Amino acid sequence: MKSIDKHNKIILSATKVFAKKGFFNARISDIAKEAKVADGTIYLYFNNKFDILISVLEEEIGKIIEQIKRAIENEPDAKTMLEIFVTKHLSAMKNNKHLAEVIHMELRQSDRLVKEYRNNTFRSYINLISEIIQRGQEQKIFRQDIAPGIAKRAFFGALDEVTRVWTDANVTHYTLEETTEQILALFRSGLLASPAAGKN
Amino acid sequence: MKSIDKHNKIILSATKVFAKKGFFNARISDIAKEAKVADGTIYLYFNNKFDILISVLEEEIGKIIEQIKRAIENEPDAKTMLEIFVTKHLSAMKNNKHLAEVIHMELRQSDRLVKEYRNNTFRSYINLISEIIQRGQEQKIFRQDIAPGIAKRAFFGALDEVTRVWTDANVTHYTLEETTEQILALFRSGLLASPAAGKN
Amino acid sequence: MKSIDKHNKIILSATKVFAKKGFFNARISDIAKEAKVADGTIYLYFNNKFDILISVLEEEIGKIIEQIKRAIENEPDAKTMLEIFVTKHLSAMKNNKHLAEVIHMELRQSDRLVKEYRNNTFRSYINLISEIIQRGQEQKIFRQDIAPGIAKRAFFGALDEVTRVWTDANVTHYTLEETTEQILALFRSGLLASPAAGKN
Amino acid sequence: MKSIDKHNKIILSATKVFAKKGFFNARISDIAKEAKVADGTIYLYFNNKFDILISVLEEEIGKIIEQIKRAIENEPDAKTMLEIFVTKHLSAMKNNKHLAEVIHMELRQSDRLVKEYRNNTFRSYINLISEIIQRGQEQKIFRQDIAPGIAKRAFFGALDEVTRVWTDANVTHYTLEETTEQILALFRSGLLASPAAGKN
DNA sequence: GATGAATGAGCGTTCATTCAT
DNA sequence: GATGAATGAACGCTCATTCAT
Repeated sequence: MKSIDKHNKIILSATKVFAKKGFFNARISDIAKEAKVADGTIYLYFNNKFDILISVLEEEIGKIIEQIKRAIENEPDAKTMLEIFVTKHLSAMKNNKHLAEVIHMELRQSDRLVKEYRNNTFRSYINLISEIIQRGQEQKIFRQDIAPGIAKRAFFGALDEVTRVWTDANVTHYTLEETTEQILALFRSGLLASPAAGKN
Repeated sequence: MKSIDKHNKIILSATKVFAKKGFFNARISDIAKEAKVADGTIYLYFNNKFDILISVLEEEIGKIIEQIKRAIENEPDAKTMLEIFVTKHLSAMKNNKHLAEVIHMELRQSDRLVKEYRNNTFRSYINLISEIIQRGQEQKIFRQDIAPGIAKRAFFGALDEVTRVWTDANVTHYTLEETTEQILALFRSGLLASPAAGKN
Repeated sequence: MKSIDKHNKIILSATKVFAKKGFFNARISDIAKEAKVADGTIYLYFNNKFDILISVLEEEIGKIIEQIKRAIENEPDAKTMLEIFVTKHLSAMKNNKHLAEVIHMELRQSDRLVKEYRNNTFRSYINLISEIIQRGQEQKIFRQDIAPGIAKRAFFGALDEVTRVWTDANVTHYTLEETTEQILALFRSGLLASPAAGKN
Repeated sequence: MKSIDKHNKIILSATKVFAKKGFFNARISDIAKEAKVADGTIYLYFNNKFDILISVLEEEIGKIIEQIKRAIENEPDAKTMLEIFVTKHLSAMKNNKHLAEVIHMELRQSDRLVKEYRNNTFRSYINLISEIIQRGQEQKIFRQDIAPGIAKRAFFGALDEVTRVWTDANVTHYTLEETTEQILALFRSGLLASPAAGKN
């Protein structure tokens, strides 16, 4: 019986290798070696190289999405929801740097299948943000003149770019807590010093 | 004498092809065909495939960076500088969708040389943002508690992600002007409805 | 104890699969699935893939050869012997289309081992024909100027090619009886209308 | 400009290699080495390995078919036509043993594309035979009770099998002339000694 | 004896790069 | 300078065979 353990071991190895080399530079034999299995064994668990990438995105991101969704769903306050979202997203990326790197790289690929994936599963993740914003607007906590459809992208883009430095070998000057706090401060209240803030 | 025209034609063709297929899926012969030159001719102007990519990033982004730098440098007010930056960046991306796509994709690559490039030339572009923020903080227009080093990334990430929909074939519901306005509103004043905004 | 049943089941399954796909396109797992055994089980009964092919040829053709030999050996008249040979061969092929297909394909392979097989076991089958012809010549029934060594090949080639249409999915216009009759007519008396026939 | 010479060199090399090893055992690098070109060069002239095989069959057999067709078309007498056919076919095979071997092997493959080829181009070759027979029947030279649709197969099968020994390394005891004469004798007048011949 | 997961050698094909014309 | 035919290293994937259970 094909072991789920081996499946996971390959997924994790692939994540690591994709993160280090990128999808196209990663060789199947790299992943196999990392997972300590034979090249052919990979194909007992995945259809092809691309299938491995999609599986990484599906399964690993899927876990995070589920986790965040659950953490948010019973929260009544939009402001707190946003806080939870940022905290969870950033800590998930911090704790899983390989996955973060893969998301950075591969989600931008122009490949048809990647786009398809992005347009299906991933969309729901980004839409979590716009749902939170809409909720906040209904609660009169968030400004009515912000378009959730644009803000959700700006928000995700900001989060994603902010985590990129974590994946570089470079030392980063900011801690997870600082970054979380900064992102929240920025998106809650903007750059402008009050009292001009509300007037825009 | 090698024609500068041919050099540019290849750069533009490469931008188009990279945008459509991504760097790894793009073939030299695709670029050659698009540029209406022979495959071998490419190598009279560039050292190798990767050199083309770097040249695209260098030269095309370089133009935009220079343009924005010039537009900003004599502007005294940080708030206006930020407005110019957003306006210029978004319109440049809108007017050059192929380049925008290439930036999306290739700047995320884990390739050593891409990282190197990103860490050199591109850094100065993103640093424009932090310089503007610092200027604003000195002018007491921007809040003191925002870390420019984080905000610059959040800002660039937001801009970059917001333009991604423009490169997809999909219709987008937001115009260039709307998007510009939304981004500025968001980063100036945040999501919170006043008067809470300034207090955070 | 290895079951003779399982051995035969594998042989029959292999015959079927080889007939459908050819030796090289047939996978061990195809044969295993057809025989409803595990892949590894095959190797309890055969040394390797090639051994299966040889066994198919040996055992299945062997049965037919034996059967024809026995049917012929007590027959005194060469003309009748030839009739028996044709009848038996064609009906055997008609009744075992998979085997016929395998003979068609695999007996022509240039593989050293196939050639070896062909040169050993199979030779005796074709030699049955030349023996019949020689007998007929001794009995003054057959013409003296026909070289049995050439005629045996022509004869076998004709029989073999005639059955090829049976293995195709196509409907064939000729029944087994018609075909038998035609082959006999052709090889007994040739194409020429008498009385020119005998003069050649 | 891709040279027709190189195309032909590859075709001839492939014919030689296919003849020696069979299609499946032949490696592209074998063919390339035989043709003294790089592996990749093969793919400038052919789409894939299978395309090479089909091209060998198409082009090389095509030449022979054309040659025989032309030699026959102005011949009024069916008996002479048959003689020309046999002579030309056998000498063509004798002069091109590699091709003969490939025809032997590959034309029997169960591969869908091979079948397709066989059912298209090759059919017309075999049908030459039945057309000759029909002509002969109209001329009252050939017996009316022979079914051309069966006889054509028997005839081709006989010719093809007779040439197989030429491709083996073995010495053969019969010359081209003898074989031609024997085949003609056999198919003209059959095995039976006259006067029984015409009576069947 | 039977299983089927695991192995890894082997090969068809691609494509960046070269170089003779 | 320009061409594009030729090159050959590289790699994804297959599948006959093995072996631990």
